[in-house]
Amino acid sequence: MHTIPTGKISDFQTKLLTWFYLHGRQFPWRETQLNPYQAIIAEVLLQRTKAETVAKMYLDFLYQYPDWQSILSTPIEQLEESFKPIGLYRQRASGLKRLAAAMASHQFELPSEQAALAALPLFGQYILNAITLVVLQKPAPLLDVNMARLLERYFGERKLADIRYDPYLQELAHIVVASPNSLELNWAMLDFAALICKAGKPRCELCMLQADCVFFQKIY
DNA sequence: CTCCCGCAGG
DNA sequence: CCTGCTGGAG
Repeated sequence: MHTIPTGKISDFQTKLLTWFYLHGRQFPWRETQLNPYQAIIAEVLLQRTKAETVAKMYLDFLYQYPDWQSILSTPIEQLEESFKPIGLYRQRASGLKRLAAAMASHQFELPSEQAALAALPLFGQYILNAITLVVLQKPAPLLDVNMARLLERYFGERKLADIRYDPYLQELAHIVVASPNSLELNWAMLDFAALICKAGKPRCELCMLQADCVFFQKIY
């Protein structure tokens, strides 16, 4: 990747954190320290689904399915019914079933090795980073389409179409969240991308980053 | 790269 | 009507 000035990154971090403490969103999965099961459920529910939509059923889902055993003992058809209101119900149900089975063979403990973690069902690029950040409490980027859009608008466009295989975006995201405030920085980027740096109609007039934003400089 | 899914918002 | 949403698997 081409070099990104250190000053531009620290300015980006500082402004986003300040914005987050004023305008960040509140969600039930952000309020308490989640155990691995709860964190995985949150990520499964959030895949390709608006956080506001998930917020309406997250606690109800955890109440009905409090642990891996409850997933194992529930017929797949019933699990699908629980997922139907938010879509992608067959993938979520089968994925969670397969992960629950894998967890059972690991005595319901998350593998400590990164490679073993990545080999688990459902553990793609995003969920692996999410668990590293939320459960293991180590810096890692929640690099979804929203964070990718924010990063490439501000720092410059990526080369590859798929964010999951773009080394420039991956490295940039890791650098930005390499901070003691990694969790808050991640949430700040997700919230800012969802509310201000939106996909369709970005609210550039409300943005405190426009002076150094590649996207803003290009269109204005 | 494509499909999966329903809902919210425009 | 159409677009986009804290992706993963085939």
